[in-house]
Amino acid sequence: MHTETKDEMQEKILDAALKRFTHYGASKTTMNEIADDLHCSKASLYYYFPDKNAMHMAVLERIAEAYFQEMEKETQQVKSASKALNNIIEIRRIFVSKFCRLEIFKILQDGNSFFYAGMIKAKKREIEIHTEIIKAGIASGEFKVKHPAKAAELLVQSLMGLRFSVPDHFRNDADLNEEQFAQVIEKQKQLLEIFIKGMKA
Amino acid sequence: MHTETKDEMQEKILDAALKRFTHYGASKTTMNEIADDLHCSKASLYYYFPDKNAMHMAVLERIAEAYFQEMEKETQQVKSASKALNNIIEIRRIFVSKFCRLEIFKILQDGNSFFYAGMIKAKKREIEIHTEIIKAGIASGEFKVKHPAKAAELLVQSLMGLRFSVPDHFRNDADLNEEQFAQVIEKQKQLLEIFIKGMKA
DNA sequence: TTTTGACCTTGAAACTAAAAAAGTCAAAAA
DNA sequence: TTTTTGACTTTTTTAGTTTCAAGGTCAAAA
Repeated sequence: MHTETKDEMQEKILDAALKRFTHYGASKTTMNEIADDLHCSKASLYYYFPDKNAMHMAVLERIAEAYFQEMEKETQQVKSASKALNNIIEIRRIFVSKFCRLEIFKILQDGNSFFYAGMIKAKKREIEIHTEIIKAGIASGEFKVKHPAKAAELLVQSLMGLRFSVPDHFRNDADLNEEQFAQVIEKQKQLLEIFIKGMKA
Repeated sequence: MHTETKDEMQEKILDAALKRFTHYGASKTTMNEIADDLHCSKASLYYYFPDKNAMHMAVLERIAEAYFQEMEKETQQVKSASKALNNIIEIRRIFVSKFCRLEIFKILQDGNSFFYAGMIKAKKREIEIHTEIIKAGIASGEFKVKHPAKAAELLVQSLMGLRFSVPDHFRNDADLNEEQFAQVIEKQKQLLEIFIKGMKA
């Protein structure tokens, strides 16, 4: 490894880890495999990250950051709030289809409180983004909503819930195939449409 | 057992089974326990039901029938479609809080196709009931919807999905505590409100 | 300061034995 | 003839154990 800074090496490790994760799933990837990919020893990995979990979290935070940044770009200069909300669904669709293979929920081993806290935070941020858009919609006269934050929370939760209720499996931990995923997206768009009508009234 | 007909005895078995299920959960109930409650032998149970699974299904079908009948009563003589949809949420709330302890989803052992088919059927029936109410709402001029069946499907799936997306656990198989359950119901009512507004537009 | 081989520790499969529950049946009872 | 049952076999679950790969540590080397 001929990197200049500690940070650079951490980034390289995260790159290698993410590559493995998206190909084979995070739970099937070992520290040795990542080390081998980088032509370094496993012990080196532990010089940059305290443990496997911290590395997993770093990978997750990185992709989450890209996700939210793309979303927040959408909240800047909103021409139409309706359009912005639709775009958000599309952003989420692309994000999920890109990273679904890393089996994010298999990492959540028994009450990992860091992961849990991170998910809560992500949820909040997603709702905040929706709140901003709805507020913009109110400002432009597009929507008539009393409590934008409440409406945003409800919208996000309703859209998210469809991921579990639309597919006909009753083992809700299983992940979705292409067709099921497409159906969920379609239903999300339909719900958003009627939800928007509801916010206009 | 001094019952007159085979049917009566089957009913008694179903009564005893349901009692056990709601107290201790279906997965924790053995055929011997049910037999003991009835002061009969386990072999007798097998005279009336081919196997444990068939008995489970019979119990499920019975409570499902009561559930749907109460719902269908709501579709008769609808004064206000909005009110009817709200009442349905209340019916479901009471039903779930009454039967949540029987741990219905632990029965679904690996690909039980009968259970699966039953759930699909129940889902359809629930959507049909909502379709009827929405159609009534259209007839009375309360709603303006092009495809009542599609709207009903979307509404039911959206409401159902909240059960998974509102609680902050990410192990979505766990069942809900009192507070989480109350939050889900509250969110369902909020969503219904805005969904109704959307159908009026 | 960074890297590493050698080493230790842990946790999750893979097996196993024992226990419990499911399911069967010929004979008895009604 | 229909229903019930005790005694039985088979299947599933559970608890305990072994084993091994993967996680994690450290003193020495680069």
